[in-house]
Amino acid sequence: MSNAPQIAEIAALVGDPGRANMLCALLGGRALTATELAFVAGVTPQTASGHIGKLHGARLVVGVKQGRHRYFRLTGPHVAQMLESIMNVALAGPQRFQPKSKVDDQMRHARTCYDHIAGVLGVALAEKLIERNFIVLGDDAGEVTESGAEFLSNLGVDLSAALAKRRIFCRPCLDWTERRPHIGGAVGAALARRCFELKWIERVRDSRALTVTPAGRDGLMEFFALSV
Amino acid sequence: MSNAPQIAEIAALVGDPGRANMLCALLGGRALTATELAFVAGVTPQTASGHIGKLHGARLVVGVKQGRHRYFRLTGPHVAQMLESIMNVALAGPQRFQPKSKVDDQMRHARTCYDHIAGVLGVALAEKLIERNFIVLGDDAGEVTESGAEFLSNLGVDLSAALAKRRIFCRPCLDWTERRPHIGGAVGAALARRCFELKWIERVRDSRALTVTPAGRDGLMEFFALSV
DNA sequence: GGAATATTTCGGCCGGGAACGAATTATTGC
DNA sequence: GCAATAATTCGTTCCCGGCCGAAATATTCC
Repeated sequence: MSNAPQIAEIAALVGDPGRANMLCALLGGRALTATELAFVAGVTPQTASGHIGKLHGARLVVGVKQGRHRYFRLTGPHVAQMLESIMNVALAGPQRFQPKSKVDDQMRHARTCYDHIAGVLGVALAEKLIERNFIVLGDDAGEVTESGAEFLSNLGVDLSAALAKRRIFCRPCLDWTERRPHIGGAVGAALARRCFELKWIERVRDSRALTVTPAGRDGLMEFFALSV
Repeated sequence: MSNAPQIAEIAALVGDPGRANMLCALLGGRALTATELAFVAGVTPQTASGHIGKLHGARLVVGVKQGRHRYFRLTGPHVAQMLESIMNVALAGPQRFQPKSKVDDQMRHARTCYDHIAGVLGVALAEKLIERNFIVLGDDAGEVTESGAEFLSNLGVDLSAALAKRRIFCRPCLDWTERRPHIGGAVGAALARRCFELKWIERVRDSRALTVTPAGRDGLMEFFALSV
């Protein structure tokens, strides 16, 4: 028995460079059109359409039709987590040469990782929270402490969804540029949502990268003693 | 930028049915020889050798040479977790027909999942532990309570490794037969190890399946009020 | 030492699937 | 209605990679 065939089927879908590019782009958290996905995959729209059809058929992505556009996004957190875990394995593998570029620097500094913040900023936030004993992180999981819950509450972070589970857990998400964990899971998502609300961070057009606004600069300094 | 190419490379390795079978077999936790892997993949030894070479090159598996055999096992928990997460996505996808068989029933009942216990037994253990408030499980993570730590300690489970991290976290691992979580992570591994030590469970030859011994039947009833 | 077994390397066959061009169908804006 | 854009379908080409047969190498057993 074993469900190996099913695993192989999903993995094969992710195993094509074009489709992998699409999925990674969608890992930014925003919904993208078929044409945009074709662009990131570096293929013609026809080819992209075929790829999207397969991803859609396996429920890796879902699409909503809006006029003559069709917007696609990852089906859910489980897909994002799968991509993360594959990334972790890739990071653990033999080192490979990685050329740098300007866009990279922007991405390296701050970006979205599905629904939370990654990059130098994400890692720094995590370390500040750990330093002040607001969050405890293990290998597999993390927990928000009582004082941490209070701190986040003061910041206006809505933990009600996470609280519904009686305990507030968060998931460490290994950062592929920093190679150190940052805050993911429900807590990471809530924190990121609040940062967007406060207009501390903004998305960069056509990218997963984030910019810190002047207000964000002040806020991060005030609440996290973080200078950017 | 993006690390999509690296993700695609790893995913493509898992995306071949033969290699996926090998990895799933290794998910049983035991080291297997190249010939055994060839058998589970349903290919000739030459072909298997090629597959193994690729898996080894990407550090998905590591091999130790013992005489004229070479034993392979998964490189680490991160590989097991990647396979799990792919499995989760496959489970979330469109339902597919799954033929039953006798071996399946055995597997369905109890089996190893890398380093912990899965199947009906694994899920039942998890539910008993949760019921008595020994463990709290969220979507992303779980935690051992104080009373739970005491209970496990009385059972002789060695939590020192998990304790070294100040908090005892465990990871819920979605069971692909039961579709309900069971106890994974460091805690699940320690619990499984203890069950083997106590000879409550034994591996079935050439399979991931487990059998519950008479001693196990008694022990599970006494400690977990579980009748098998 | 010689037979048996485990594993790997090489070479050639073959199929699946990724790619694009051309054409078709929807939707928007004027 | 008509042009422009978005998206899909069909048909064809072509290459990558899985597969096995044959043979080489290594190790154990007798």
